[in-house]
Amino acid sequence: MPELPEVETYARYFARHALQQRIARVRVLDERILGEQRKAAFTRGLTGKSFTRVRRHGKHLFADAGDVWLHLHFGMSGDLAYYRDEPPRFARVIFDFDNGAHLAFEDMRLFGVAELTRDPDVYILEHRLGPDPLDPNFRLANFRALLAGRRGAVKSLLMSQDVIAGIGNLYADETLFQTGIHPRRAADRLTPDEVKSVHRTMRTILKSVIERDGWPPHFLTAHREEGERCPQCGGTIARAVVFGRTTYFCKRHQR
DNA sequence: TTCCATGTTCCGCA
DNA sequence: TTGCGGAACATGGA
Repeated sequence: MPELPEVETYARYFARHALQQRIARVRVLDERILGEQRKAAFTRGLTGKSFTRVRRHGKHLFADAGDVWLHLHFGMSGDLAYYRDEPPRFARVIFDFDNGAHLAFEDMRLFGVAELTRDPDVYILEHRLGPDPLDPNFRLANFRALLAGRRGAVKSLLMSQDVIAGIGNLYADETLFQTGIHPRRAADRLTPDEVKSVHRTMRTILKSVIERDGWPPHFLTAHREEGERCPQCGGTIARAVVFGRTTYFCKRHQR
């Protein structure tokens, strides 16, 4: 269930459990999760090393293993599990640590990737990832600059990882719901106040889900169904497709 | 059986 | 150049 807040939660989980332990063995249970990388290179690159710290940018997680970093992308169904006994059903890669515990990268649908990369900053540049919205340096002025001259639907822009890294379908809908903006509105037709509101609200939403580790009941996300009552104004929740994704919004208060 | 899914990429077309 | 729609990827859950 991985958009930015979920990946942040995974990063904290990784850091809490899997740092400073020697990796005795790397097991690749399904090579399709490795993307372009070859299994032997992946395994050799991490065996005998230790993860020393983790970093997150948008939906991407990086773990420092000394001369190389592990890069994880969670696709639609990726997750982490630190365990001692039973591996999770859809484990694709398992790190066996010297202490007898294991870290599994699981991903039922296999849209995720586990691979090695030399340097997260280079990865971010090469893959043209935009700024992380929770980076303290991501200020309103940066956001205004990113939106300038973009004519597409505001939801498309929020979800474009080269504009901002980390917002997916649910958080885009939630942000627009809470700012009262219709998902198809052209980005360059937002008023300055609306841009300011999107910037602030988006960050607040991301942080609040991280802090409480779940969705508050008055958020749209708890009511993603056509015909539902809007938890904010009592209007009707509508369903549409925007940027190729199922989109829910309130017909009454999102304009 | 059918539809849907918190993601990304690639292709064709306007 | 920009932006959008559609398809593909793989798999299970309702």
